[in-house]
Amino acid sequence: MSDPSEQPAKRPTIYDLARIAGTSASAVSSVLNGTWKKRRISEKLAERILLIAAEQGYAVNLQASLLRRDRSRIIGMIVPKYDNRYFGAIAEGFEAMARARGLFPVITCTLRDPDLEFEAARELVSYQADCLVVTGATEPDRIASLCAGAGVQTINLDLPGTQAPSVISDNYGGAVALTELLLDEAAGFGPLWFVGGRGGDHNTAERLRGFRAAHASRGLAVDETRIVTPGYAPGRVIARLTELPVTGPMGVFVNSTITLEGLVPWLDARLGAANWRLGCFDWDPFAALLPQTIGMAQQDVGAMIAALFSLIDTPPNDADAPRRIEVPCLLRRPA
Amino acid sequence: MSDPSEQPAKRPTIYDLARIAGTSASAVSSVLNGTWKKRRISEKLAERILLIAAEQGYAVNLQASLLRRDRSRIIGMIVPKYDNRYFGAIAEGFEAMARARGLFPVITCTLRDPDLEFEAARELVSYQADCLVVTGATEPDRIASLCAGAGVQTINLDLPGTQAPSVISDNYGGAVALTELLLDEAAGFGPLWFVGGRGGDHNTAERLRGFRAAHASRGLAVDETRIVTPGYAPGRVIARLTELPVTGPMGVFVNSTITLEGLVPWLDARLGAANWRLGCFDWDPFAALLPQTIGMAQQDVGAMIAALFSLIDTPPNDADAPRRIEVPCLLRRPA
DNA sequence: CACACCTGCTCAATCGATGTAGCAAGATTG
DNA sequence: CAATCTTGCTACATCGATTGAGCAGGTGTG
Repeated sequence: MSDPSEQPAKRPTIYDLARIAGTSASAVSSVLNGTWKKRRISEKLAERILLIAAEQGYAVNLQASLLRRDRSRIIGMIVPKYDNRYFGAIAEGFEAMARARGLFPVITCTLRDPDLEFEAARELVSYQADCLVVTGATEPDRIASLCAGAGVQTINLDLPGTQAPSVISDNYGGAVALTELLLDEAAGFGPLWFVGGRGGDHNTAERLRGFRAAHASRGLAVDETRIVTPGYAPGRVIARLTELPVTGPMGVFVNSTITLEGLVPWLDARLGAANWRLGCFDWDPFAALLPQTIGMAQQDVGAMIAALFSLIDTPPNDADAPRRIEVPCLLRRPA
Repeated sequence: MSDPSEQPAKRPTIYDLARIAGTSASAVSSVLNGTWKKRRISEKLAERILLIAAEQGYAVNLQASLLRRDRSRIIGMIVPKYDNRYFGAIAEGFEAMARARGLFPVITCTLRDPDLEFEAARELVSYQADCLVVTGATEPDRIASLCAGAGVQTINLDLPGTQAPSVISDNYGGAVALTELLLDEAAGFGPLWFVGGRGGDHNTAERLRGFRAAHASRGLAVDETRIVTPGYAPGRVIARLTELPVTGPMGVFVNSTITLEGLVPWLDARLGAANWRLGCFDWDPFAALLPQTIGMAQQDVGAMIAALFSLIDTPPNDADAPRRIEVPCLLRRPA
């Protein structure tokens, strides 16, 4: 396919193209990056260079190109996990929107490990990312400080921080709506449970506040022994539930699909399929199809990504306190 | 926090650190990249430099560093979607394993768009990736040619290609096992349907071959009118099914969770929850919990990623035909 | 015909990190 | 005491693309 004497397994550079075209590297560079009109290269030469570049399978060396440029147009994102619909949709939406703006998205998955989060952020700074989106991080402010020192804009997504602007769901409002739905439709299943999440976690705190408010507005008491928030991992949740006197029918506000995944078989085994109902914060298409599902609070990923990029386009004035944008959730009910 | 006169919103470079430490950039570079013992830098100076680097919040400029190095240690992956468990697990496993080997994983999502696949591959070549993993691509060979010209190793994952080694599931074996399970457990639901996938797609063809073989080994005929493969998208599948005389109970081999997502509500509405059963190629935790689910063929992502990295570690001899590794699937049944 | 001006290019410095070659000062050897 | 070795560093070319400065040669103006 390619003549080995011309291409010794090495990618061609603008110097190679210049030699073949009998012109200078500057001309080649400006033709390939589209600035050739500004630089008064003739159309004839431009066409010839483009032809040769295509023939040689030239691809720009971004390392060299970005080294020279002032802005990299790289936009980084760290994300805890890929394996649920919420973060999957965030990653996909982010990539699509970044590309649409001519940016280079680079996403890294940090497995909810605070040290990996920090290392990944440092790596993205080393890539010269212009901007870093910190999604669902346990210590967003630690990363924000790192980035501030390197002059990299940061935005928190999903979980807020204090040092950088944040785009999060209206966890309170979503929880109120979901709780009200459960109070309506699972009325016969006894006082509601609230299961999953970390107590110290902003989102869990807000959802719990909504859970309580929905009860309060109906003059109902919340049974504090039914609030079980030892983390999101199903194993820990079930361990705690197993210690409690769980019998009879249950109506459950589940705080994430991750928790739900382990909870469903446990509840089915413990109570039988007919004796429990659930509402879940976060949406999953198959979880929505379970016969016990009454509703799901779907975070509006499209709107969150849109808000995120509006912050990127017009960074908030430094004089302002870090801004926080709350995006309403969508309440989804089975068809 | 930082003195603006010392750090004018610009990241410090090794030259800045050298000036502060009263030493040379070479010394700083070798201390920071760990080659300082080889270069006989004193421990005292090394410590001083490390301290200053930490104080200044120094982060190496990977663009500059990689430009100078021969190998980038960047390993790219393109993936069609993030929003299902299979590709989510692939992306996560790939990242974790790459990091464990000191490589820099860069993953890009191409939304099943052939042109975006190609553009993304070109972009990863421009990042000077040493190796590119092409996952579930519609035109893997087009990308393989691109990479061959640039001297970048490629490996196909999930869907095979002819120009580069491939790691795929044993779709045939998985389909045989899943079909046998369905024949056992959905015997009363009439001749099986095979629903979803593209006819020309390697994986669909192999799964269909397994579906037929399982029937043949029991002396059963396959009803060809019940093979519905207009693509994976639920909309197209349902449109086709709606044209067919679907009544009575159904036992369905569903060719992906993507198809299944739309199929479940349609079948429930059309037949009632009690009158159908499914087996699905690919696993999803919530789909596994549906009362109609008899079994799921889970692709063994861990083993696939392991095979992938074994190919990366010892690239197959060019003299050989491109190698193909088939990884057995796991048959999962409801608890 | 002298001058400015335009067209179409090339030259060379630059981005930041790397690594080879080499230098100065001190320690060791014959 | 000269020769050699060792220690601990520095100088500088380099990777490939970008871009401001500048240079021929042609065209137009007074």
